[in-house]
Amino acid sequence: MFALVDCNNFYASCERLFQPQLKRQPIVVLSNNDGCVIARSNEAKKLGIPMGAAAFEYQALFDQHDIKVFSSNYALYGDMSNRVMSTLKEYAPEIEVYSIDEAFLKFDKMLPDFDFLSYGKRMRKAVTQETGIPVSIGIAATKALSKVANKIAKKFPERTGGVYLIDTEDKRIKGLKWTKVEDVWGIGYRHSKRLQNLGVQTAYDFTQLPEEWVRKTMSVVGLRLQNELNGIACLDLETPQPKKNIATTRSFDHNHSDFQYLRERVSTFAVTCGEKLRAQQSCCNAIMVFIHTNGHRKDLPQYSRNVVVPLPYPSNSSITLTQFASKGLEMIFKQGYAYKKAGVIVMDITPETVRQINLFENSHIKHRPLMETIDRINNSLGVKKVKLASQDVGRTWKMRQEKLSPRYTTQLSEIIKVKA
DNA sequence: TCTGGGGTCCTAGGACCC
DNA sequence: TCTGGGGTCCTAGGACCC
Repeated sequence: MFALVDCNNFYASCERLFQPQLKRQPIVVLSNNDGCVIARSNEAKKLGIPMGAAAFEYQALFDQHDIKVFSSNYALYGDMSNRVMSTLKEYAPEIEVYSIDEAFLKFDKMLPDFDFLSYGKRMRKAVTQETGIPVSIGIAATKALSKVANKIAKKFPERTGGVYLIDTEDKRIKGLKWTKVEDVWGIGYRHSKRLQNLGVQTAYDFTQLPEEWVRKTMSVVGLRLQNELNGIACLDLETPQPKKNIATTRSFDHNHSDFQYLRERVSTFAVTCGEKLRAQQSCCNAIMVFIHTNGHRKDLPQYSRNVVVPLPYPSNSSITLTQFASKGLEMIFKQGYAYKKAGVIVMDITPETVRQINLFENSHIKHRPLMETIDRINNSLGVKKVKLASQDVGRTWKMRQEKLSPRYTTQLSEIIKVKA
């Protein structure tokens, strides 16, 4: 059996933890740059605020209903996520952390009369007690069905107590008939439109489609999903693998046309990619740089380009990455455009240990100890104290974050104060 | 004025090999 | 009239997830 544990309105719940007076208040959390809504409490959902809503378009509604608005506080969410996950680990032999707010648990070789429902309720209570984060739990024979069960648990908290178990054929069919096809895990916008046009409305309808058709139009991925919904497990827990691509990309707080500004940003993104590569003991063999203008501004000339720069040797040195990223930027930068976003993606990632030595050019041998030292300093101080000259040394955090809450759980100076 | 960021997998077709 | 057979690797595009 698999269980899917999903935190309810995770970011909003994290913000609420330290401001309990907001318990029944509508809350939204904004993306980077305070751009759009990426999390909503149930109250905010009821007020009709859609996922991804542009903050400035909904400002009036925020004011009108006294909706509490937060900038995203990833230090807080990341730490709370770790706490939830470590509580779950005490309750399941095997766990896959699927995202910041979700985990699959696997229960193998359980006795036939094992009471999954009570066990799920115990887990839920433990998470609430130890972290204060409300979760929903779905339990079933496959991952896809545990997703279905999870949605039912979330939708009917009173009736289910936040935990729903699919353990009979009858419940499976009922659950599938209740699930709209566009809400099925693995069926996205494109496929759901296509399926709806064929009269497929529910997950159940989807399971009734001929296998060959599903295989042909939705590939083996669709077929696997169909099997999963039919109760045949095709997906197992996944163990964390080193990343195959690592990206650092940002929108700017406003438009920028000058090369120097972009160069500084791209350097900084390359440095961050280097840190991430070193953290997973990898090197990359190619680096992609992209820039583009603001696609929403139809009144401005548009420009968008990317380039992949192959490296002569695998590297994770911030210095090397910055050099090649700057080269890439020079290749694609065009004067006269108002740029809104840039990014660096390192690709073709290989383990640090098995480096292919190039006959003519080799990595700078001294970079390695230098990077180790920089990482050590920066990690111990918790801030980026050591930078390259191509980065803006004065700049710390220029992203717009006007409603940022304190880092309650990860920064001593920001810890919550309790009055006696 | 303002519209996020970071990933994965699969397939078809082209280029290339012997 | 007739023009082999069997492979691999790479890439772009499409689809999906949170």
